[in-house]
Amino acid sequence: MASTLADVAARAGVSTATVSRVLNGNYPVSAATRERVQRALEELSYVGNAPARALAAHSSDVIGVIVSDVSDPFFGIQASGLQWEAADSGLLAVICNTAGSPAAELKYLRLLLGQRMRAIVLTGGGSDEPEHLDATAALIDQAQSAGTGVVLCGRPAPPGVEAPVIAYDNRGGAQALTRHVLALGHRRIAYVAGPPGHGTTRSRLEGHRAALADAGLGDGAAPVVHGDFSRASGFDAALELMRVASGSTAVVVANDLMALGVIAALRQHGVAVPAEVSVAGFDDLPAAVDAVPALTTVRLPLREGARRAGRIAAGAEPLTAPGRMLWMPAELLARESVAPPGAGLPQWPPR
Amino acid sequence: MASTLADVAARAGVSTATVSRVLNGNYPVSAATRERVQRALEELSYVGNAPARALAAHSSDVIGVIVSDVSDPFFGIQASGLQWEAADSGLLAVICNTAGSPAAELKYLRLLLGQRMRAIVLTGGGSDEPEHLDATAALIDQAQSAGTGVVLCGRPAPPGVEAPVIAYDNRGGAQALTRHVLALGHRRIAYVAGPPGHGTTRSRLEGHRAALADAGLGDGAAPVVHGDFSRASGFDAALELMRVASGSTAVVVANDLMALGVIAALRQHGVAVPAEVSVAGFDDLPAAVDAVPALTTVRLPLREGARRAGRIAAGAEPLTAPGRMLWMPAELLARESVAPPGAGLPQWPPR
DNA sequence: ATGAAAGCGCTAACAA
DNA sequence: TTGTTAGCGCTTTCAT
Repeated sequence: MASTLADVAARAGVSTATVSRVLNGNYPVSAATRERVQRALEELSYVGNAPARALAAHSSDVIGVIVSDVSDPFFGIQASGLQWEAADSGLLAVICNTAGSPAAELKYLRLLLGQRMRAIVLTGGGSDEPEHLDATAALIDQAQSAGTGVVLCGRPAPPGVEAPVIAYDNRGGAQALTRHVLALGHRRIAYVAGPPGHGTTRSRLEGHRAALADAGLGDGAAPVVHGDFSRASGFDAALELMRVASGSTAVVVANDLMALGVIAALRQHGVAVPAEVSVAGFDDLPAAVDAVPALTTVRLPLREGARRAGRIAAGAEPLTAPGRMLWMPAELLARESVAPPGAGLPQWPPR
Repeated sequence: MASTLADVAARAGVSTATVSRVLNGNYPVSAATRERVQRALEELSYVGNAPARALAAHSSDVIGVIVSDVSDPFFGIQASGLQWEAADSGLLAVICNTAGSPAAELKYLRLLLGQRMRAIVLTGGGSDEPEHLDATAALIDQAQSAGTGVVLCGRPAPPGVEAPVIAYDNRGGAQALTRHVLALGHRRIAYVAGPPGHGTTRSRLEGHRAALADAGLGDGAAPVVHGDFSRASGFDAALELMRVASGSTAVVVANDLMALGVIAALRQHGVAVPAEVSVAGFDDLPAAVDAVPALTTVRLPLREGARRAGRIAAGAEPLTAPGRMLWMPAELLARESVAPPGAGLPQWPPR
């Protein structure tokens, strides 16, 4: 059986209160007593009982992190950054995968609420649906009034909630990217978007359209198909584009994972990138630079953003910026997968 | 303030014990009472206090997972699998990144011990050093006798500990891989190993050497340099090999991440893969198939292994196999990055 | 500077 | 079937 505070107190010949004091170091204790207690702690190789502590002190030393899927590098990188920062403050991090399901998100929010977490960090661009937003807002409210901090990383605060948010410039990055594609001379640009009703999908699509509009291009020249941010869905999207958007000389994709899928599909169909068709991604995942051709994309400071979120969640850094929002800039990375227009997407199946 | 069991009990006109009973559903309660309690629960939108529950019941509903770094897909995939499986049993998962540091591993083991976790899963091939192994064994022992289950995923149990282990066939996979390279006619094969003193490094290197020995090749023909499993270290390793192992016609690498780094370095130096030099990896990360040429590698069922580990940790599946060990087979994936011998590694810098 | 004691919110005997 | 009650191991007034 593990030893308790009382065991240590008995062994050191002091009260449990004193042991608690030397443990927490938040109260004066004479050097001599501290010494004795320390020894007793050692001798019994005492390990505190976190749940008991949490119950008595109304404060836990773990933060909750909600992501879509840690095995997706976009979230893995953020989860990692968050965890490191939490550890620096002596906190543990529980990671929850929602697979993008709003219901799962609410479920986890409730579970984490029950754990009386120190803080909860919501990453990724959750659903845009009003009901979901409302439900989320209610839960966040409940968390906050129970003393659980909430920080949003990569998504806006639902209407009515007041919380720190780390905002990635999805719109600006997407606009810069499409502007770059346009500058190279493309006029028929297909777009592979994320899932409908998703915040990130919307922002990136908006940026893309803004660039087209700036160039005097209507949406007619810009067919859009949707994927779900996975590589496989990018592959399928490319096939669909060959049916509905043949002739497009560039495919701008809402994230790198899908862009990789698009490139794989094109390669499989003998379409040269970028000679015949240019492809652009978004996120600058580690794999983007190893792709051949190296993927033109937009870098988002995911690790840095997550670290800031972690520090704020841990209470190690206040977020005093106006609107309690930290704006993380996007950076265009022009590599080889985007070049001047070539032959364009073939029609598939041929007719 | 959040409402408590007592609040609910008062509102439903029953005792807290009754409320606890309907909550846990492990004890008969009349339909009528249950009804009233349920309503009270709803009306107060009751959210249980997990720490209090853990304290009273001596059982938590979270499992701890120790990985090297979730942002490394090798671990991200496993963390994801574990989390999903845990969720199926209603458990939360805390993820700890050690960056491969034995000290960090011990630190987290202690922290998790303090949390009185339901179980702890150790992934990756920790350090081989006897002192570390002993310290780990002691902590695992402490955890087990405190009722915290321990499962090892991808690493052997330290000497003296009795715990379920999910074993990936690193040795067999490595042997099959090098055998494949040999079968294609290579005789001068360089090897990029993982960090020294690491279990996985050792197993894979053993398999590699066993294949060489089978082919009657001594270690003389097989220079080995060490990396740390990161892409950057693979890049550096390739540069070093061009100094110390020029003429090698193939480079077998201990994992895909480093193999990608090797390929990038070779490309940068104008060395064609596989025409001049073949390169093989290990793990079959998602990025392996998008590399050009597609990476010849060994697939490890990481997700499946982690799921099993998760189920065992959650108590949803017993591990009754002999030795409490589940053997996960490796599968050779012969793709394009390994071909018959070419010119071999150039000398660099040239002289 | 230290101790005594009253909880924190819940579970689990034990009674009834 | 339901209630009473004694903890679980720790923190934190309030005394001393």
